[in-house]
Amino acid sequence: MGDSKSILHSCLFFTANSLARVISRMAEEEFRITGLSPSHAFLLMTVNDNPGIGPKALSEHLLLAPSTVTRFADSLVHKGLIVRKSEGRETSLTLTPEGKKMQKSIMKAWKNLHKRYSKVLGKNKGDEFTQQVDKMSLLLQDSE
Amino acid sequence: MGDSKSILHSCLFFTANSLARVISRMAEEEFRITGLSPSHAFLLMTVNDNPGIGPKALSEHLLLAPSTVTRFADSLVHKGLIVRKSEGRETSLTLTPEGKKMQKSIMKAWKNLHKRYSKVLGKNKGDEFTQQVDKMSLLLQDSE
DNA sequence: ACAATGTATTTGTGTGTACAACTAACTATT
DNA sequence: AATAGTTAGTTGTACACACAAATACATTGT
Repeated sequence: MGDSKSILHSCLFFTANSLARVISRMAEEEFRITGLSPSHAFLLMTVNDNPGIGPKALSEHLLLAPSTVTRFADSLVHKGLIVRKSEGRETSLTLTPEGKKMQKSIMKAWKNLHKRYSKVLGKNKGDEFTQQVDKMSLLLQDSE
Repeated sequence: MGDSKSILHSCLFFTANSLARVISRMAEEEFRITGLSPSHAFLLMTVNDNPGIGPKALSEHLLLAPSTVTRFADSLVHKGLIVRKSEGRETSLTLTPEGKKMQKSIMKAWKNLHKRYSKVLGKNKGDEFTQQVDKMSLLLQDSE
């Protein structure tokens, strides 16, 4: 048996994806109380903070592909949480009252998630690490 | 307009997934020369280092769900790169000569990927960061 | 020897996300 | 004003996973 196990762990593609999977599992669990996936909840939150925002701006905030935003928005419209209205070539998204009501549980889920991984990593360590990850991620993105 | 933009960046779910997406895009590009996705290539590499390994062990090495390993193996068998043989309830995977021939280009793609993100993050910084990510990922996993 | 329980693997199905191609609308240039 | 180029948004399609259920084999206690 070789030592490929340890070699994998020195590859950022591998470790970053492992991390994303494990934190995604946690997040999905914590966000279950909202009835949404974490990513959908983040979109909803962003629309709440920026009423009338369009897909392009959303895709920049969320660092997602525009088509992904369209799909997420579809599903939130379908659930009656946001409204889409088009003027010219632009689309704007706003929350329905239903959507607004969900903000509280989204915030709660978010706090629970933060608490949960802080308990494992330590609050400061976890926050510093998150900042690091953010920095590296942006560096890599700008290099594309 | 609120400041949800900055708030998102303090959430590990968000930053870790952004990181994973950006490094995955890079990895897919670099691994294009192999004709495989990075994950499939890693599976192939792991089978190369551990001939006769089964899905369960593979899923532990690769930190993937067993069903995912089955699917990946399906596709590699279909491409003629590995062979599956079952004895009792256990399955063992080994490389075909074709599969062995690919190791070189996999290694090359891997090195190119490493070079590429090292150029952006700095070699030492990048390696240290990768190690950090690995550590945190394992901590979170063990906490489940 | 057999029932109960456990383990390895696969299959059915669903979700998140992306790319490339498309449509529709705006802008600038002649 | 017509044409070309650019931008916003959506749709078709595909891939990487995962969970839960099903299958098939193995082990243990009686």
